[in-house]
Amino acid sequence: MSKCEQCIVREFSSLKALNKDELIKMANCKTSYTIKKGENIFEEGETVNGIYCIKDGICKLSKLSANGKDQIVKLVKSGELLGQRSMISDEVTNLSAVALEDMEVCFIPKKEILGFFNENNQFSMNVMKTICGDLRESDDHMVSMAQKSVKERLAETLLYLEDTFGKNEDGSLYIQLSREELAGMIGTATESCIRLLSEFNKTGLIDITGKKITILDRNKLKRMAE
Amino acid sequence: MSKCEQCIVREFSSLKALNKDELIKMANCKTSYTIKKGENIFEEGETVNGIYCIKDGICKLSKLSANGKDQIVKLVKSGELLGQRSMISDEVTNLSAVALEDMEVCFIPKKEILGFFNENNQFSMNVMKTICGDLRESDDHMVSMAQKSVKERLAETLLYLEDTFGKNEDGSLYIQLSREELAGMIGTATESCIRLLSEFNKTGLIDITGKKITILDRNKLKRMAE
DNA sequence: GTCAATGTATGACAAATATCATATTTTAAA
DNA sequence: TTTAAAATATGATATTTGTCATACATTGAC
Repeated sequence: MSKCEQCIVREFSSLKALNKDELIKMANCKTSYTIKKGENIFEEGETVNGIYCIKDGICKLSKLSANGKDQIVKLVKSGELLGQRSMISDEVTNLSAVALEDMEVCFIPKKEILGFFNENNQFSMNVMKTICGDLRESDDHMVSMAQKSVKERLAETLLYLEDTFGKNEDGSLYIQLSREELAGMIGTATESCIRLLSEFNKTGLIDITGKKITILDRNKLKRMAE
Repeated sequence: MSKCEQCIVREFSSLKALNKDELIKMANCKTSYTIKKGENIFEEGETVNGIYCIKDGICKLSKLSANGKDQIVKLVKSGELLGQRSMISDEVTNLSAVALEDMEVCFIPKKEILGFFNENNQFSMNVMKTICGDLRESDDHMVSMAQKSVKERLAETLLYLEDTFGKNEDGSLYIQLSREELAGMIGTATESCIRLLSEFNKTGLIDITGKKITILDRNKLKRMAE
């Protein structure tokens, strides 16, 4: 069993407030998993009795809408925690979490986390701040959905993907989403998404080579996203 | 100075976890305000150094989008708290709060609230749960914006208004929003909103008499909202 | 390697929604 | 009360976006 002390999740998440003793406690009760690309971590409607620490990989949080389309609400990457909201609310999850690449995650049972809440105020505050940050993002995201055109949202999303997940050595976006997934992020039909990507490609904003997307004109994209 | 002990906000919000001593402390440091319809409680970009308790009235939380339209993110009513997110995040607010009716609010300084966080775990947990609930609502709202048509969202919103703010004796919606505000809630142009209201009126889903809107066929509206 | 399945791409068209113009009604100020 | 301003309503039209059809490309199982 590996220690939690040097874990990337500890370094970047609310867990950085935990002391040595607490980390040892956590290491003793955690369960480690490997999750293959495409597999679920949890599904909409499930009860999540703890928190997942993402050691490696990226996953999507999505919600199936009434018309059968999967809306991607958020992408989560290594160093972050998953499932906090449902665990704290004592509700079933409102979102499904699906791996976009092979992942390494650890599960910490609810009981343990609630113990930390009681003993360690800094940890509580960190979790609170994270959730407040999520809430702000979600509200801003909602306004984008309501007020921006599909083209603006696509421009915004491409920039977000580069800023958040970085580039390969050849300059292309590190994260590779299918067109359907990208459409699911911006909330549009797959065909509309493909059409706009083609347009961006033709007007020199981006380059599309096979599955790889490269942002060529950041400034113009930024202006387009407003 | 009135005591906080019998206040409606204490009854319905996270504050119910506070004990007598804490309530007395709070009563001693609070500031009470009257806010007239149309006035701001705070504006997007301001620093909020505390929490507002809404004793009476309803306000809208909105965000000005790049195209100049005001998107209403949430309505908040008496018994609820306001400004928690920004206070906890230590960030300026991302939303403006404007009174939809005359309001009575109390302001509790941040220092006091942080003290309660340290001393009273149940209070911390309550605040956390509230924010988690807000996050869930916001995510769900975002998916509606992204996936539903304007008609579906209008149906959904009318039902929400009746469920949340109730009816007058004549059966009409208690809360009266202008067409522009209603359009701002569902994220559409004012004219589109007006047109759909007319359509709902003609097809017998609702009745419009002057400013008053009455829901006539809940079930059909529910089916329409999916 | 072959082939089916899936993903990507594009055209044609339909539907939804925004925009602009203008009329009518309501509200509030003088 | 009168009058200007604002809100509501509706038509005409343009634009955006979705849907359906189809073609082509890529992938993975056998």
